[in-house]
Amino acid sequence: MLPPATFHILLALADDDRHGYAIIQDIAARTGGELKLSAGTLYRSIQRMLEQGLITETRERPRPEDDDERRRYYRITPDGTAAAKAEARRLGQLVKMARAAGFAPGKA
Amino acid sequence: MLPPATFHILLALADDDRHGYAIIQDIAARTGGELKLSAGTLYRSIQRMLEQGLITETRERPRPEDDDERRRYYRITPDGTAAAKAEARRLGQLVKMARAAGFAPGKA
DNA sequence: GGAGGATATATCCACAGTGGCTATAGTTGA
DNA sequence: TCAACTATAGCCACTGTGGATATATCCTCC
Repeated sequence: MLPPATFHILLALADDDRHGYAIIQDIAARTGGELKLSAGTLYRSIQRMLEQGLITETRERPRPEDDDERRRYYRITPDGTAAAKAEARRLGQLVKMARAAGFAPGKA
Repeated sequence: MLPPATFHILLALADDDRHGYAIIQDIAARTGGELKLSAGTLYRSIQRMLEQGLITETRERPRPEDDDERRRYYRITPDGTAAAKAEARRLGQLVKMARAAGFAPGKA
């Protein structure tokens, strides 16, 4: 059971390396503004995820004219991908149960 | 965003009234033993859900020969059903995002 | 060139939800 | 008889979270 914030961060890093602030914006965009991850949650989650090896900090930077020295970029690891897949599977089963209970429309 | 335990309890009460201990067993059975809700979490969740009006305690009892005086039976309310539907919708979108990210198989 | 707001990271505090332990007690079965 | 299971409930400690605060840079507009 991944913490919700961790799963969202992994989703945000699935397609591209991103820095912290960009992760917050990506999550807000994906959820149509429903979920605005607080900065406190984000940076503590990142620290935990680094320790657990779910993500790593990359040395690669965008071209200098597109960069901002303050940024720190993160990349998902194989362990991070595995954890995200396991969580996705768990959530899928939960949705299946919700359908069976009549809480969600049939998958038609 | 419903607490995970709350959503599982609503799922357990979707089809039938149940008492606390039976809810724990139902959740364990549904998840194939993956999730064993602790007694502490269950009874505190029930109290919160009663206060929020997501469930009510029923006066109806099974036939005396099938009953156990110690039990307290609970039933989902319309508010509880609405909350469960909203949560199911949120989880469905999360699974959709996971598919788009390649963390879950296409819904085929 | 100065102000204000957005960008960017990080730490702190308080609160909610959870697991596991303990308590209490009735029930079942070896 | 004794143990395990059923059943509810309170307690303590831990984790994850939001929101506030701090610090600093970047960008735009006047």
